[in-house]
Amino acid sequence: MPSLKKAPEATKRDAVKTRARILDAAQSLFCKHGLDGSTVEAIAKVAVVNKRMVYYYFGGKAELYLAVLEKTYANRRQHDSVLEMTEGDPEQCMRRLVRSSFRYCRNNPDYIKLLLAENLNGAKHLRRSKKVLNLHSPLLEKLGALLERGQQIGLFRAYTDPLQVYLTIASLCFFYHSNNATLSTVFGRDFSSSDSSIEREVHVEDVVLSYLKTRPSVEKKTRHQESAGHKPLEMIKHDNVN
Amino acid sequence: MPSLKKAPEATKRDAVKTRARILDAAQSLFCKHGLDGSTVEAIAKVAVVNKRMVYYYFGGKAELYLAVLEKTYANRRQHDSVLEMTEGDPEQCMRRLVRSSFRYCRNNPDYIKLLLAENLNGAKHLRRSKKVLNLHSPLLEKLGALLERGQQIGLFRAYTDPLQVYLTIASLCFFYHSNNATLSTVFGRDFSSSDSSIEREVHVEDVVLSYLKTRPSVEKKTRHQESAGHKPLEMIKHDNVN
DNA sequence: AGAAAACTTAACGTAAACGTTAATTAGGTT
DNA sequence: AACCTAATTAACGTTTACGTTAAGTTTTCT
Repeated sequence: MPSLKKAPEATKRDAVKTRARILDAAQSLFCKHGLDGSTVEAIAKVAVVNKRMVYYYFGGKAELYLAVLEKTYANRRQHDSVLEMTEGDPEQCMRRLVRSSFRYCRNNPDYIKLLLAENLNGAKHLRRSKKVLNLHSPLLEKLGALLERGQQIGLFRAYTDPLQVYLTIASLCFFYHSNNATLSTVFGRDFSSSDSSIEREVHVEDVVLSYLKTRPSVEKKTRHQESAGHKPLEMIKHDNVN
Repeated sequence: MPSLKKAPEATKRDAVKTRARILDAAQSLFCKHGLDGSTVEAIAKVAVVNKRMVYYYFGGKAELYLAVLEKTYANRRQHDSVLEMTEGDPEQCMRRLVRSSFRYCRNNPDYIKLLLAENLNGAKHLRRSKKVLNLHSPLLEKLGALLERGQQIGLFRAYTDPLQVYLTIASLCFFYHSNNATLSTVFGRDFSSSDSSIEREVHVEDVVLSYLKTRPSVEKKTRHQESAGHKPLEMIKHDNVN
């Protein structure tokens, strides 16, 4: 047995594990308190590690944050890549996709939190990442193929833009979870309850499928042009001052 | 003229104006950099005011933040309350509502930012507000009445829950704007462009109306129960670790 | 005009957090 | 067994930001 390490039995020093502990602690705290809200000292404490280790392994707070971000995105992509969409009833495939997306948001609050934080700062950190750029999104391609399959059997409407459909699914799944706190506060009820979540999930599935299965009429297209095409956005601008 | 103040002509001291300047500066900075990211000193500087004034007028940073929050919510409510939905073609009313909501998000990035920030911290500050609780939302009631009107002329489907419809509209309008930064980064294109925005707006309108105008089949209802009712959420849980 | 109230300012105390310097320990290598 | 390097620690310097103290200046009211 040449390169087999002996059983570590409570090894005092382990670079990989230490690094991982820091990363996990950072994710947990960044998601709870944001980048500014989390201190390097607190992260170190949770990771049971000396503060200096953060700088040793990651260089600094910002780089650590980026590492957390990339890990989170990778997890999401991995989740998407597992989805089977190339065969079977297109409607069922689509429902599976929507459900999967909804539940991913439900089960991964960290993902939600990190995206919220990034959007608050204009994706300042995400933009520094080389790993995250996704010009040819595999998910978008799979979704496009699925839409095509559905169209060909006359189930889905024609002329759908996969990107728009993707955005719609993402909106419906993400928003409910990202804005759960304010929604619950304003409406004075608990949207995070299991019952509310299931009810919402059913509705979301319904909305997406209704859209895809609706054959757009010429009449409707005309209305669209009326409503959005002619009136410039500035005309109904409202500013935010008192 | 008993209680008519004389013309101030460049008054050196003006409590209301000073207070307002602080509030505006705070809103601007809080939205750009968040609560933690903004310093009282910076706010004072933008407001052209001594730092001490923040404490004099608002008591502290947290209270100032709450004041900004309440002002922003009030502005949104005021915007909603103006909408006419009680007469005219229900479809047109609904399209107007969706468009109005979409464009409000587009034109009020501060509103978006503050909501994002609140959701990041679990609505910690918003919950301290007495003004914001909205148990009997006037908008929800107006929306319910509109749905009813549409149903009665056979235009909209029956059994719609106004709350779910509201959430759907909010999702579709809010998400595109709240997540514009990360979406643009990941897909490598500019979703904030006027063209993208208009294209999205048309799609969103289309999605909402498709849902409302689709008559749910019995078959579909059965599928829903299959898909969401029986399988418990825990069964497809994914955790966020590597 | 004078006093009181409202408003404004400068300067300071204190605490917390980032990142660094430099010394120390453990593990594997020769 | 001595050694060398990777991993770890303690302690410190510096900056920054919150909030306060106490004193000054307008405005307003009598």
